Amino acid sequence: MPKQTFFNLEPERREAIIKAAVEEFAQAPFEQASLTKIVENCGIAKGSMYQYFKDKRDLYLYIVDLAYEQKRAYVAKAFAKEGDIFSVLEEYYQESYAFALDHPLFHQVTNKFWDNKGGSLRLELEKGRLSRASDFAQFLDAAMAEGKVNGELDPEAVFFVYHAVGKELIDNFDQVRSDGFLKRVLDVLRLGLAAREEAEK
Amino acid sequence: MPKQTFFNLEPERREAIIKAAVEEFAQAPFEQASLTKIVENCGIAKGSMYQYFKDKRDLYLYIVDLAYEQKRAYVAKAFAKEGDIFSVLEEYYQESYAFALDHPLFHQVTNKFWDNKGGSLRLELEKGRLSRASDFAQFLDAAMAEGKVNGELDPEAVFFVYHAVGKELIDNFDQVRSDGFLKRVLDVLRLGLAAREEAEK
DNA sequence: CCGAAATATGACCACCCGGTCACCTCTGTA
DNA sequence: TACAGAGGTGACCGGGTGGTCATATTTCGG
Repeated sequence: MPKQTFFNLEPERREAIIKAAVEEFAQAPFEQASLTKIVENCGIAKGSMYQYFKDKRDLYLYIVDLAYEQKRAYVAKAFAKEGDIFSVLEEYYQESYAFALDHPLFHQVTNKFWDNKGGSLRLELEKGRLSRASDFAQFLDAAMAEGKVNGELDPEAVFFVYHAVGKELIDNFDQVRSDGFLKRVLDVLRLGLAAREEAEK
Repeated sequence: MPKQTFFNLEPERREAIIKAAVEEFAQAPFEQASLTKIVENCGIAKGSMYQYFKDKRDLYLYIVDLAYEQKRAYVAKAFAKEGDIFSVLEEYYQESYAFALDHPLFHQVTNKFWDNKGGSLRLELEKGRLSRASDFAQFLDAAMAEGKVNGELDPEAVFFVYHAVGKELIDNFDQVRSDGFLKRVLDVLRLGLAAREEAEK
């Protein structure tokens, strides 16, 4: 949490700080990002930064929050949409992709944040994972109750697969340019690898 | 590549260096790992290290190679085994799991290596990814030719999903203790999420 | 116009890093 | 024994880090 002083700042100054911090944290993971570079790039004194934030970590978590706030605005549309779980998933990744295109720096901040697994942010990471897990579990449970999803499957394993593929997709939005590819990846999840004995309509 | 001097060392000394380096690189990614700590932990002088290796990166890549060499010994069994692509995959992850249990430090070294995406080892990473991709592509092509795999799917998308899930599985071997879970995750890939109209045998 | 409180500053601190190099020791050969 | 070359060493270098603090400046109520 930034200190009150930060919010008392003229917006111009505040935004310069945010801009410089986003650029740095998009470029390097928390441990390797340099506070010194941030203050140099926004033209404020090092000491001033400590009037606004408790420490580097405080600034970082604030920036990560900002990034996720932006992202939520995009993906919320997907969950609001009518349709089966497959079209919701497709919409979700379409929106994530749009977010990555519109806000590449925020997108990189969120990606770098995930990578921290082993680092000093394990707790914050786990919190985010659980919250996303429960969102998805709700949708999945509903879909299974309606018989829309293969009942043989373990919901926990389904979440695991969804989470793994989603992470990889989002990680690679930079390379994956074709819309069609997203759909084809989701097809693999939907249809499964095993050959079907009976023809699908 | 270590210098010749390194291989001239008494095995005792050589292994002390390897042990200390493995411990450090298992604990922190390349950029954050500390050469200074390594030399302290194996009781040799900093300067000596530079008689054996060109630089930190050279030492690191040597250790990563060692780790993958160990791992190859495990997973080779899977590809040698008879059976359809699904049982090969299961065997592959079973062996990866066994490797993680038997050599937890090597396992962590390989995991940390993958995470480098944005860092200074992109080239080495990409090389490894391509080689694994071609191994898998061979198996997949054969399985599709035999009609064992759903022909509607895009092989590239199948590889993408396999790769994502495999990475996540291996990343989480520390938590995923139950054998059954591995099988259930692979079931999700095999059977797909979509409900089947006709009962499976 | 004054003084107190809030804010801004950058030199400075202790610490850590990868890498170097002049010097020392050891080993084997002539 | 003398000497050469290979190997070993750790003090040292330049550079970077996050964080602090005494001091200067600005703001603003009385």
